[in-house]
Amino acid sequence: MTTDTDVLIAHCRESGQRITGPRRIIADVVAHAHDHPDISELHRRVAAIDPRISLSTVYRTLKVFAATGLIERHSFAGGRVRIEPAAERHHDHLINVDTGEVVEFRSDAIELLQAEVAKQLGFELTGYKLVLFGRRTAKSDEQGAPLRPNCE
Amino acid sequence: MTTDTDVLIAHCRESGQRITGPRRIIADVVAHAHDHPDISELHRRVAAIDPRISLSTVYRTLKVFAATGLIERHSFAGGRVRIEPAAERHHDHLINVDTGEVVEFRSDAIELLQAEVAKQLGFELTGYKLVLFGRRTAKSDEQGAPLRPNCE
DNA sequence: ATGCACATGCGAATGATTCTCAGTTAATAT
DNA sequence: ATATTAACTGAGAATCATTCGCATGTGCAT
Ligand SMILES: [Mn+2]
Ligand SMILES: [Mn+2]
Ligand SMILES: [Zn+2]
Ligand SMILES: [Zn+2]
Repeated sequence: MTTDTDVLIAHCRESGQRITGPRRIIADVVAHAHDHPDISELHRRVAAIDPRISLSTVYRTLKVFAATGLIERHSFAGGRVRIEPAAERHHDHLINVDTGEVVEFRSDAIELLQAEVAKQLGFELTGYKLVLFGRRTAKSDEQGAPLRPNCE
Repeated sequence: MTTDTDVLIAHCRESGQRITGPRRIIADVVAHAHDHPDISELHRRVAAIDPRISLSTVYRTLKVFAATGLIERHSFAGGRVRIEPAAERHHDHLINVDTGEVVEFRSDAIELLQAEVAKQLGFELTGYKLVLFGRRTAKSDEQGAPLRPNCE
C-alpha cells in the first residue's frame, strides 16, 4: 500500500540506501506480518510473491531495516530470530509453551521496577530482555492456533 | 571437595548415571565457576586439569547436569550459552554492556508482577527470561573487571 | 573376575547466519 | 537518452556453536 511504501522510501532515503524490487516486497511482507515469523518463514512469504528473491537478500535487508528502526528482532527461545514490524507502542511477549502462540502485553509497573533495580545496583538501564512463558488456564481455553510449537 | 563430590554422586545416582573421572572434574570446575562462563571456557578449565577430556564430553555432561538440576544454562545475549552452578536462591542477571560483567540480583516485586500479568492474560506462568543491560553510573565506578566484553 | 549398559573421543553433520564475489541495477550526472 | 558508479543481488562457500555417529573404553552390579 502507499503508506507502507512511503515509510520504506523515507527510511531508505534517510540512510542513503536504494529502493529496489526486493526491498519493496520484503518491506510489504514484514509490514503485514503480525505473527512474529522467523526469517525462513518470511523468505517463504517473500518468495511466494517473487521466487527470484534469495534468502541472503532477506537476511541482508532485514538487517538494514533493523538498523533504520523499521523492524525489531527477537530471540524468544534461543534458536532462530523472529521478526516484527516496529511497534507503535512498545510491548513485551508471553509465549504459550504448548502452542508457540505469541501474546503481546505491556506493563509499566514491571518496567519501572527494572529501572529501579538497575539504579539500586549502580547502573543506568540501557535495555532489557523479558519473555514470559505460560500455559493457558482451564477456563481460558479459547484460541487454539497451533502456530508453530517451537519454544525452549 | 567432599561436599561437591557428594552432591555429584547423589545427582548421578538418582538418575541412574555413572560417576566417571570426567564428570568429577567437570562437576568440580562448574561448582567453582562463579563468573557464568561459556562452554568453551569451561572446557579450557577442565582441560587444564585433564587435557584428555573432550569438548563433546563437556557438552554432554553439562546437558546431564542441567537435566538433574545441578546447573543452569543462560543465553544472556544470543550467541553462546553460559553456565552457572544451580543457585541456592533464585536470581536474575544484569549485564554491564561496557565490560560484559554479570551482576546478580533478585526482585520479588518483579516476579510477582510477572505472574500477575500472565494471569491477567489467561495464562499460568511456567517460566520467564529476564536480563537487564546497563552501564555503570558515574559515581559507581568501582569495579573494572573486563571479564569478557561479549554483550549484544 | 565378567558382562554390558553407559560414557568417551574423534570427526563428521547440522542449522542459523554471515561472507565472498561476479554480475546487475538504481540513482545521478552528462 | 547514455554513461557512471556505488549499491544491491543471487548462489554458494564459510562460520560457529552445538549435536551426532560410531568404534572403543569403563563403571558397577552380579
Ligand atoms: Mn509483537
Ligand atoms: Mn549467577
Ligand atoms: Zn515486541
Ligand atoms: Zn542466575
